[in-house]
Amino acid sequence: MSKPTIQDVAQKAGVGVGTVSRVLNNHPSVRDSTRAKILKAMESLNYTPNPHARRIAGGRSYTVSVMLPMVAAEFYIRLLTSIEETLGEQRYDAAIFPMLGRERLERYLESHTMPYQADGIIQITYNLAVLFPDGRMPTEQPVVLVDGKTDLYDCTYVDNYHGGLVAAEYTCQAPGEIYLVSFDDENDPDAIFKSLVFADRIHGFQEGVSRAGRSIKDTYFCGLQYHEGLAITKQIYDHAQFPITIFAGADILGRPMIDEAKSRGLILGQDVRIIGFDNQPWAAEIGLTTLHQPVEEMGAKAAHLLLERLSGFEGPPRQFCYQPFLIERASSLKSIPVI
Amino acid sequence: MSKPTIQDVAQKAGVGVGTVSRVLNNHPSVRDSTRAKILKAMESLNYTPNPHARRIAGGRSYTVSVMLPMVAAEFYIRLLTSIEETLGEQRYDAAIFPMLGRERLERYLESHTMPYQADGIIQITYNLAVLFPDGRMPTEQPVVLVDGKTDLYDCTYVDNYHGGLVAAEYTCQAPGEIYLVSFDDENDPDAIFKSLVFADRIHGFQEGVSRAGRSIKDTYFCGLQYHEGLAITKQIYDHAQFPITIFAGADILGRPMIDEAKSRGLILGQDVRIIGFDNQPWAAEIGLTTLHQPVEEMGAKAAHLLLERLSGFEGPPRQFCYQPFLIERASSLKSIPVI
DNA sequence: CTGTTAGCGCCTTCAT
DNA sequence: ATGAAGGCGCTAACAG
Repeated sequence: MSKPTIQDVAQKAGVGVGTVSRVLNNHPSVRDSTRAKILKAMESLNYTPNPHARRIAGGRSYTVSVMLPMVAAEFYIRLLTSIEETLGEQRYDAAIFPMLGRERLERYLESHTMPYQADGIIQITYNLAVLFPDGRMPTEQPVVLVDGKTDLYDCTYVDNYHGGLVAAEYTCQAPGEIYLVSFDDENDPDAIFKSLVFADRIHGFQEGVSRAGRSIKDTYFCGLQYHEGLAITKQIYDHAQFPITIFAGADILGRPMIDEAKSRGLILGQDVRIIGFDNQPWAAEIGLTTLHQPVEEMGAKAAHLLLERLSGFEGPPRQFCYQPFLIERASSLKSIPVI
Repeated sequence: MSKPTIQDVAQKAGVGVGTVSRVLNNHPSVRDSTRAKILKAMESLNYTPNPHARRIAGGRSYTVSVMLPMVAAEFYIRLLTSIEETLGEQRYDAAIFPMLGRERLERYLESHTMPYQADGIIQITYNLAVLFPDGRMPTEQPVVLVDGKTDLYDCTYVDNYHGGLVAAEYTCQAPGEIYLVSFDDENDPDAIFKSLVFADRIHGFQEGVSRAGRSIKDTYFCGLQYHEGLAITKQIYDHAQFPITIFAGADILGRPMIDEAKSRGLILGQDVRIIGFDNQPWAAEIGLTTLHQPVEEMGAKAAHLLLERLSGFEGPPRQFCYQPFLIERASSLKSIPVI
């Protein structure tokens, strides 16, 4: 009554274990008819290969570790989903390691822990390699970084600087005060996680505003939570001289700006223009103008890069940069009423 | 240059592999001196056992699957952390499976997927077993449920009904309208995840209010997000006849009630009394009266229960119930100013 | 193309 | 108490 093994399948299909193994690893040299026969046997036995045995025998377990800051932020869910789908195409599974904080990260870092037991590692947003003395992960496994740039490993990322620039150009099409609200971990000495994602957006925006000969009235930083964005929004609305334009470094911070504007009877696109970043699935619903980033493409590409490494590719690190683009919606459009 | 094996250790220590294996599984019958010798060899070789090999040979991988709705909600982070710590005491690791939604859950459910490759399963909040025709997980592994009650498996949970009751009693100590705002998945036919956590809180509260001969003016349901709580809060404050008391089924919903009250100049503990549920780490900061639940204890207990099963315990399912208790803070106290 | 066989790293008897 | 040997489920040659 225990799980069926490759032996059972071989017997049931009337072939040798070697052949079964071949179809498992879809080796080309197997006659279609026998392949079918074996597949049928696996089906009827409800057989699935034991990844531990595969790992120990063949040196690979068909799992890859995905290390990310957290799960539940929509951005990461989307990324994760696209990565898993792509890995699935080659029958790979993802083992998820949410770091969440310094303590957990440190546990995961030690070279004998779970993340290193997989065939490869995908890191999201944070390039953990920089935490090591030599700037490399303490492993021979292929590593790829998503949503971050590095010269040492394959990576896929968004040109956040450019996104900030575009936001600035659009901002400067209208008169009035300009505000910037964003998350920033760049200057937090205690932040073990660091990325340039937000810093780049900010710098791009600053550069763009200054190129247009304008200037930013005020800049605020806060965490990526609705209530934090709301608190800052109130400050801004309390003292601003309308019209104003606010660039929120993330959609989640743009959301309270819309809500609070409505609460106060401010007219969106006229008194207040709001620009987000991310184009979250709900951004359309609330009419938030924002910079779209191709999250799914980025994740899928990263997974592909890793799969290539896992099938033996040995070239130098490859970098893929995606350009975000502006999607104009009611939060910044005159005369189109917000639903 | 590859990783050292048990062979290397045995050789270096001048013993047989069997003995090394014994110290690995701390078997009693090993002389202290040889044990020390072997430990030293392992140390100098920087040896760590290959979990896949252990799994395949010994039938256990020293990992347990933790299946939870999501990560990033503080409740789950705390639970997860306590579980991992406890498992770690016995050298077990946790593999994390955030379900996040129907699609991912369904993938995980199939009996050949990753969650079933571990030695045991801890399920949080949602008793996935009910999704199967026979009401049991399709596996022989021990299962324990945290934050939910079941008769089939070991479980640890909070008496949410009692919590609701206590909240109601406290609520009814003051006059005025009574409101209830909570999350509820009970009546959502599409919700694949279901739990009685919130339903119990609600029922307990309703019962308590009615016992006191009072009645609930209005009940609202929404998702567990700040902005949703805020929207409802505004509705309530717009139409309420103060003083009022609001019971929020979760701290995260109580938070906007405090913020909005301040915004409107309502006096907490006088015009508006707010009671949350959870006692999140930040509840003290914002002065939120709430029902404390012993999250860490619950997680640690669950992990222990599983570890016992993993070491061979075979008794009938055990249930551990924790009683939440009220912590009174500024959001419901007269004359103590909220900071 | 396919059956056979030797390991992969470790645990578990069975002797000693 | 400890060494030797068989086997866990699978992959990877090696013969046919």
